[in-house]
Amino acid sequence: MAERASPPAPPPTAVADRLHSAAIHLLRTLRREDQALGVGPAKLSALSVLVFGGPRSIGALARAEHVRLPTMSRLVSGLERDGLATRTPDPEDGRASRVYPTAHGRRVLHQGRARRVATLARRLEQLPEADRALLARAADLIEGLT
Amino acid sequence: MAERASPPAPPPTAVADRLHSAAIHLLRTLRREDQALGVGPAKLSALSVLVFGGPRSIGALARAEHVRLPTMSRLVSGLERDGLATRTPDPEDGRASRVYPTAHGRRVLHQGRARRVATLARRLEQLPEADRALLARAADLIEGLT
DNA sequence: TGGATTTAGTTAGCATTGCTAACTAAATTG
DNA sequence: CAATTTAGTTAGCAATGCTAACTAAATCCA
Repeated sequence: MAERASPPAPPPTAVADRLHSAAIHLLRTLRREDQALGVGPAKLSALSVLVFGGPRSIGALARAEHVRLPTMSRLVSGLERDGLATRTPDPEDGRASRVYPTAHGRRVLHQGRARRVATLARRLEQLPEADRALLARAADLIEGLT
Repeated sequence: MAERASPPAPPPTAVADRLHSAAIHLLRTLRREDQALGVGPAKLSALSVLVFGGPRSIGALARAEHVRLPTMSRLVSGLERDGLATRTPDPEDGRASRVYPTAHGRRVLHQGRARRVATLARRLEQLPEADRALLARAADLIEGLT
């Protein structure tokens, strides 16, 4: 005990609705930063998987990003066109290819990540530390949900 | 005091990055539910403002949703085409129009909201109440940030 | 072994939803 | 009353989702 009584349990539906709204508005805000970078969130996110999670096939990338194969195929084509990643045939499987980030891709990702997140981070800095910790935990919970 | 020590402060950039990812993945999941409804998240969100916040001009709607006027103009056209809202000239201002949800629009919104949120709510139900409360608070914090 | 099925990826085409640029028309300002 | 501002539209572009239909390689099984 010694804890203050927990706030009353919000009904799951209400929480779901508020989370949904919050996510929409957050992403719309962050999209503007992405835009300045000229890469776009979907490609950036895929690139991020490649850089932090290592090279992999297009299908694996599609699964990681929860999009369909044709969507990822096109995203990778875009990354290639932009010089951010390369596609090489998989030596083990003639159908598959492996996608690698280029040095330029790594560089852009780190820059872009910083920029994308800068606005948000700046605002997070103004929150009390406890709130920031709460949001960090919330992010994990949300990832766990999906 | 009596509180456990707070978890170490996560650096704002890391929190921002995790929030960003979580939001992307959450919305991608929820989009599938929207899709079954046949309305699309942007239109649904605008409709929601009309239903819960009351009728208003297209400009006001655009500001509420943080999109540009042409975008909202097109969304409202779509809502009208779908029979979910109507546009009437503003009696006070010949340039402006007022957008009202239709009865059908209200009905669809409530159904859609339920469906959209159902998957998420179902998962939220399985969380301990404290986590759910945390997410509710997180949603508010996020809205406050943007 | 060899035909049938599955799996990886691509291409084509569509819908949604962002944007800017350029326009019309009404309201406001000086 | 002319100039400017404001509300909204239209046109056109870009990114990113999707399904359908295809090719080609791998696997399965009889």
